[in-house]
Amino acid sequence: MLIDDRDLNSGRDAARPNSASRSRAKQSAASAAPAAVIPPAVVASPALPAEPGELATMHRDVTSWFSGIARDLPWRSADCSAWGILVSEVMLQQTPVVRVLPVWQDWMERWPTPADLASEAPGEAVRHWGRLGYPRRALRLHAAAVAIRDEHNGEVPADFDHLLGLPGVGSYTAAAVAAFAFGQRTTVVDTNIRRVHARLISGLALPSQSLAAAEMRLADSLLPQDQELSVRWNAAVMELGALVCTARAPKCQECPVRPSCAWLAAGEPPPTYTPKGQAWHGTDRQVRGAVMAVLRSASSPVIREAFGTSPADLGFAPDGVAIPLAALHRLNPAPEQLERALDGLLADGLAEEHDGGLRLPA
DNA sequence: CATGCGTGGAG
DNA sequence: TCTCCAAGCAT
Repeated sequence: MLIDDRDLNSGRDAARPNSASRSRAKQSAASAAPAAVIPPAVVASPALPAEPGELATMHRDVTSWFSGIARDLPWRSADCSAWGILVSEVMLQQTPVVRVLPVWQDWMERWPTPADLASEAPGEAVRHWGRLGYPRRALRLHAAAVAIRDEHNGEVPADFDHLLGLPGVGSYTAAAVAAFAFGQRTTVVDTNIRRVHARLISGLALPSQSLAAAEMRLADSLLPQDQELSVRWNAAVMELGALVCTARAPKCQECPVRPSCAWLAAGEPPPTYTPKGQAWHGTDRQVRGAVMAVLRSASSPVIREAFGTSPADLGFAPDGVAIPLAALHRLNPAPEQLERALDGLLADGLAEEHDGGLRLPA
């Protein structure tokens, strides 16, 4: 069920019958008994804590928990530049922290400022993106570096709208950079925060399939008024979703706001829809990925024939290209699919023609 | 607004 | 093995 205006403004009491006892539950113990089970249909309406004090309590509980458990990530370091934070946010789009860490370190040593990256060929950004996935992000990060150099005097803009204007920066990333790099009070909404709100406030197992406007308004209404606290709240709720309120098998025993969770109170109702998994085997994406692995490791243009024919001697250094070429040949895509993949990569600017072959954009 | 876009670890 | 999914964005 989607959140709409009507739901936002009504049904508070019905949705949160334990509202009056929540503050007490906080003070007594983390092991307070869960509230009585409420029919999912009733709880499915989002309800803000009725009293301002309850909201403040929630802020305190989550941020205090965050202080004790927050991961020591390099882009959270006090001396991390806005550029470093922007790079981390783009790398973290749809990619787990553990895989981002080494690549982010490499990028920061290689290109400590936007101007450093901007002076490189875009293909170098793609090459050093490694296997993070969605290599278009590397291309856009390079384009963002150029825009920062040329249009923002080399400094990452602090303004939300200016950030939003950068390639590869959408509403989430713009809000996150404004908050985490510049300490601004912005409404950050990512998949973790959406899931926490869905459970804690709306009593749903999962957020809706598309981000609705009412969801942003809900996040707005939950955001602490105090600027510094709002930054901490954004980071804390995100961390809560990443470490405790996870998509699968949430660790509710470790949750700092367990006593006031609408989803737990409702008896953990299952999702009302089943997310359709992304197809992978046999898709163009799989072929594109295999082609990109070849281009990243190749130091000179690769002729089109090399992608589709047997892995005979094609004149490449065996150590560099043998493995990715082998992977592509193992896939053995139909000629038309291979062409479609190559043309798509060309259209996306991830590859370019040169000397009768394909290479990363120079 | 639904779809396409990579990758590899966990359950 | 196989399915799910991880700090989204652009079209």
